[in-house]
Amino acid sequence: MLLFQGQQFVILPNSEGSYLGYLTRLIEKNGGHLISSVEDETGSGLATIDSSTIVLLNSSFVDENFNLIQENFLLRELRPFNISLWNFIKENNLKCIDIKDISIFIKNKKFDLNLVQLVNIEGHSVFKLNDGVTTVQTIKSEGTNNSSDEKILESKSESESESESESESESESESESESESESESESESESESESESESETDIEIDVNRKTKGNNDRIVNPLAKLARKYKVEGDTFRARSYNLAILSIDKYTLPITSGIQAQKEIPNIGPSIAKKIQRILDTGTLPGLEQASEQFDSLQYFSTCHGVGSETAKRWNSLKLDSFKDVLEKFPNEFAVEWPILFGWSYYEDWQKKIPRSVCAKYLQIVEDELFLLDPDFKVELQGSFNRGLPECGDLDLLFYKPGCDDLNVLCRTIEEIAIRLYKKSFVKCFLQLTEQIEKVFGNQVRERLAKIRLTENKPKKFNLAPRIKKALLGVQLQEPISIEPHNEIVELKDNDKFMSLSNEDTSKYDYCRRMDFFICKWSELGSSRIHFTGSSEYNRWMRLKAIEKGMKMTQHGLFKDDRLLESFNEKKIFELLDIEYVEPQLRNQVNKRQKK
DNA sequence: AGGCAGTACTG
DNA sequence: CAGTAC
DNA sequence: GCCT
Repeated sequence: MLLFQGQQFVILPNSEGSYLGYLTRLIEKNGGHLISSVEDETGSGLATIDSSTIVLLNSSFVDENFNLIQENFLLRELRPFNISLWNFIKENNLKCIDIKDISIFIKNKKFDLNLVQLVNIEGHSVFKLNDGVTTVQTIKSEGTNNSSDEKILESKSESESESESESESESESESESESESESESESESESESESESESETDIEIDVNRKTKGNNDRIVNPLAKLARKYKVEGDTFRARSYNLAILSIDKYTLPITSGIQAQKEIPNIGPSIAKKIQRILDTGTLPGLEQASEQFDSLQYFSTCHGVGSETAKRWNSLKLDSFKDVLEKFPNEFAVEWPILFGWSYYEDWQKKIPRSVCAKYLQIVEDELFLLDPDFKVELQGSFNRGLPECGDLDLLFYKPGCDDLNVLCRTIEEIAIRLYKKSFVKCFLQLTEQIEKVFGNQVRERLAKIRLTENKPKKFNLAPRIKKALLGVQLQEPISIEPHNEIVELKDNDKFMSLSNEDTSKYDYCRRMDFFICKWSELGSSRIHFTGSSEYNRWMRLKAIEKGMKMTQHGLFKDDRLLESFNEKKIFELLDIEYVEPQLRNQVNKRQKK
């Protein structure tokens, strides 16, 4: 007998999305039957629904007290023909549960509604269709969460009036990063030296640059497009633009026509060539100037750690325009994904570049602590620092112990180091919880939840990872900043500032920084160093080489047919791939593809 | 037309 | 599995 | 988006 045999479900507002799709399959695999709702425009959902059908509500619409929230938004996501479905559910008082509770049944191998809490949808309105426009009539207001409904409506108008504070963060700056590197002394003289680089996943070099050459007129609009596609989640297209930009930068001659560019420069195809010609003719691209309202919104949200393109798009499509707005309408977004709260709190600090000269101080602190714990352990800076960039987006630390391949030892060590440094107020936050971390840091998380009033009557237990192979942290030096980074950042909107923990007293503290602890087995030191040194573009290029040779390369080693070829010796890996070994400083730039 | 780097964690 | 991050 |  299957778990859900004979039981009928309906998912609201829809079953789109990955997790829901996953749960859907899970339910069906276990014998449950799902009524198609939005997928089915014929309204057959209504025809087959009955009073024993169980309603699975998307978690976004359920608060911590198991009350339905944001019914008006639920409604917005339901297509018109499903309004009657919803009304049927309410009129017949169908049992509603939070869809994520499905996993509870699965875990317990038992389908028993007593295991979960039913969601209360009482006290909400009934909807009518008027000329295709949906209206909401509040029938009664009692019960625990009705006040929040009203608040929502108020806050909505309030937030709509809110202006977009920042527009387009056009950071004109220049990038020259490779070749020379060691200069810790900023080359202030020439404009600036911001390098956006790799904190952004697939932007290999900064896209906000202004090249010295006369080709920057072309590059800037293309970079804008790259960012646009990136926040929209079209990573491959965004990457194409970035690769094209890199290639243009390498091209020393002036570009005089789109045709010429396509013919002479790799990574430029018909589409970009056409755009280049357009830029040459008119100085800009159509649709770049105006259509940026959506871009601003997507960028605003996805600049926050933990918010990606999909979440940003969802929030944007719900007409939310600040985190506070999201909070008031969908508090669960933050309760479930609490790390976002810290992304929000350090929104501005975490965008600020770390001057190269300061990085060593951060390393020293960790090193000292590590020595006390286990003098045999090693830690080294990887990432953009290792590649010699004058400014780093974050600090990547690789821990290992000569001769030690024991993952448990390695995991426990970084966990312990991070905890000790938390007690010393160097580590300000964790973005992941284990049992031990929760002991020292749990209250801090609860404080943040309380700050947004999500803890009121809820103890809240967190998911704890059994162990961590990497620690994602926020850290802060207790000393004044020595050098102010000059990269532009997206500012937090006034509405959202109440959550900010970003540094306001630069005479006392440095900014809060993102620091990552990684571990590697001693036997995998070489491949790990390659991996964590990056850049990500360089890794991709290298791994492509491996593919071409019928091999596979990861941070754990170079493989052929699942057999390990090499993982310890860095140079050996280059050799096996038939790539000339280059120092990290030269891995900022992709060894370009061949000319066409 | 299909690939585009590969791994880890979470809901 | 999809989303996010590394 | 571009490349093969």
